[in-house]
Amino acid sequence: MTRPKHRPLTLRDVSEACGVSEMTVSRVLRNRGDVSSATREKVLASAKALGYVPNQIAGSLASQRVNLVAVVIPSLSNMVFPEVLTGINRTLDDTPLQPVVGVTDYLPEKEEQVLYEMLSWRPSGVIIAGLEHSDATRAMLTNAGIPVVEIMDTDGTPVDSMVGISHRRAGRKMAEAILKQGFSRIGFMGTKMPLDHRARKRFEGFTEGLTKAGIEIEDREFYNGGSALAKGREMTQAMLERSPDLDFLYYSNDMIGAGGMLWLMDQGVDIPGEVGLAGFNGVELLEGLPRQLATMDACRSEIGEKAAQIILDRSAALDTEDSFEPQHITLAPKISFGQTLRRHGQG
Amino acid sequence: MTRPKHRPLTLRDVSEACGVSEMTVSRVLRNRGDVSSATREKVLASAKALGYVPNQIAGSLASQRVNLVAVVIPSLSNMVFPEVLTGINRTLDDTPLQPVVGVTDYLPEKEEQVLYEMLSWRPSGVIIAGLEHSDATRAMLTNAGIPVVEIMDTDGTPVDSMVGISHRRAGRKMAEAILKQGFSRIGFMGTKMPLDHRARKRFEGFTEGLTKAGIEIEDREFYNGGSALAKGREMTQAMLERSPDLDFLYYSNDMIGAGGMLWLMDQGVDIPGEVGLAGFNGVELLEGLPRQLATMDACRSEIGEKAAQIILDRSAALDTEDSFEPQHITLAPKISFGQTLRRHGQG
DNA sequence: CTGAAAGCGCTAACAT
DNA sequence: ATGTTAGCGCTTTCAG
Repeated sequence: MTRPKHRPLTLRDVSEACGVSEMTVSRVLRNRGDVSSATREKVLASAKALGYVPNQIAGSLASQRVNLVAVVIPSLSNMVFPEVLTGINRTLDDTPLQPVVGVTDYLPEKEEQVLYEMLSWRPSGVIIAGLEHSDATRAMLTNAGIPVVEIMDTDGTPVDSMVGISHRRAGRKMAEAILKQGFSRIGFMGTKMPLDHRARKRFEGFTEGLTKAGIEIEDREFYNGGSALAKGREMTQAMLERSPDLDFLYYSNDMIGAGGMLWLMDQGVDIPGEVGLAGFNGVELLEGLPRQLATMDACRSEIGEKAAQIILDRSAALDTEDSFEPQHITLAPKISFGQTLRRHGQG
Repeated sequence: MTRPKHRPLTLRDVSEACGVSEMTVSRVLRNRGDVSSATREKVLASAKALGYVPNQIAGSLASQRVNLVAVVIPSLSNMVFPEVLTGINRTLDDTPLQPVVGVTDYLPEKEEQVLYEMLSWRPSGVIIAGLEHSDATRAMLTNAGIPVVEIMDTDGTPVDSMVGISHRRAGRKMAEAILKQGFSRIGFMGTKMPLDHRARKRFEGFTEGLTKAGIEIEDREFYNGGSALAKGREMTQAMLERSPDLDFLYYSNDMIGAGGMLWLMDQGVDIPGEVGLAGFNGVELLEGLPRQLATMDACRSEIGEKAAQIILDRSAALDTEDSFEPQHITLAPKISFGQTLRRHGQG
């Protein structure tokens, strides 16, 4: 018994089933134009009975509009990006627009490929992580003729709009806060960052902030892959054995920071008396740790929401022929002191 | 200075630019059919120079084939699903197929909507989480006439193919392992699960496993939302204050388990001497905890890979008119004992 | 190896 | 309020 080769239903099938022209059926299904409620009912009934699902491929080709938004991100393994996606989803949820996600694995060539494939669907907009792209990628973004929002980072020049935080400033602010608390022998741990520009900028801002106060990082270590929590442990142990004088550890993300904190607590180290700690991201995870790690919120879901909103506004503007200026939104992440950064009471 | 209204380039533009028929340009761009390498070069050069990006909407309509795979999952906030996506991505990466993700927030009505929208793009296949769907959803899946793989769970009857683990069996196996270690006063903590069928089935399998040994859960608590790690802490505290006699705590996911473990360690409770612990999922995070939490791997990325592979094989089979039987793959998750379940040496 | 014609399933624009 | 006509940009099919 072979399954019958299912030719998908077409408007014509519905049209014939209810004796109404294809055009009217189309109008009913899209809630466009005036249709008598009598025929509307008839059409809806037939469509449902048959189990008709419209063909957007044909629809989009005919109408020259595609309700897709391309979203290009480096990874799904780092919770930061799913959170941005959640923000995008939330904003787009009650609109006709639908996000389509592509993942680049932090590789510029892959970013190029992924973007090319997404653009071939002629989406209504692009949301793409970061400001650093290959020339080809930038050219595609420019020439696509659709709204483009570069997200997460604002240290640089976008093709069109951007929404994010300044990672350089984030690093600098953290340096300032640490110094203000009287810490001075500082170690840094983070990912190897040849291609993670945001981590790199945070690091640069951080060292810059220290330098202004005449201070230099005393020790640093970079990792690659593996369980971040475990890496945080290992690196912290290694670093403190190597540089026992350190009085502060700055981690480029909360996960390794949490790992470090757990190790230090195992060792009975007084935090922040002996060693202060700070991470980056403001991940929800931290709330359950034995001690609140100081961190800085990366505004992940807000970035997603704002970026999606820009695409929405732009699409609307394109429909009404309104002009629309590129938006450059820089969010200001706040330091959360937790219990690992503040040395002197409410300092 | 208004930006010129960018009409996207068409095949015709490339055709005119290089003096070759649209048809031949199309052939070159798709590597189909024989084209002299002379003209091939010419076409490729013009296409690149112009920055032409093919229009898949038109292409798919004409060819009646769409290189999209619909992936429908409940959430992005639970790392389980991004990990499944990563598995799918990995398998599909060097194929023409591309995943498109829809999120249902565990709501059956939303699942219906999302699936409807995805099917309207006439994808080559559907990968959808779970076996429980509304009648309408099931009808759409059946009538779509494309390969469907239901993933994560195998306790039930799929529409077509399925890849996953038996959560009922997972719960039962964990119950057996716990009893075998001599624990007998057992508490359970998990999410409120009206719509999380997999969590529910694990719980059912667990109680069933205990019942067979004449044992009942002594206490239980369910939570909703919030930081899982923090919830694990709170619930564990509350439960042990309420039921101080418990000698084992089974958590429906690793995050709350980790929270519970951290709280117990704060209290100086001997693990597993006084209280044994186990979670579920095998999340990477656990590797960095002060003590390895016992858990069970949910085979997340393997499920993604296998599911994608089924879609691939099926698409190939459809092309060659081969027949293809539905696949039902049940993976067997293994218990990882860690350091919180084994009471007696290598017991 | 290359080109010309037809049409994929729908919708914009114009009838009526 | 409803129907008709003509494509959208590409690929299939068939001719050279």
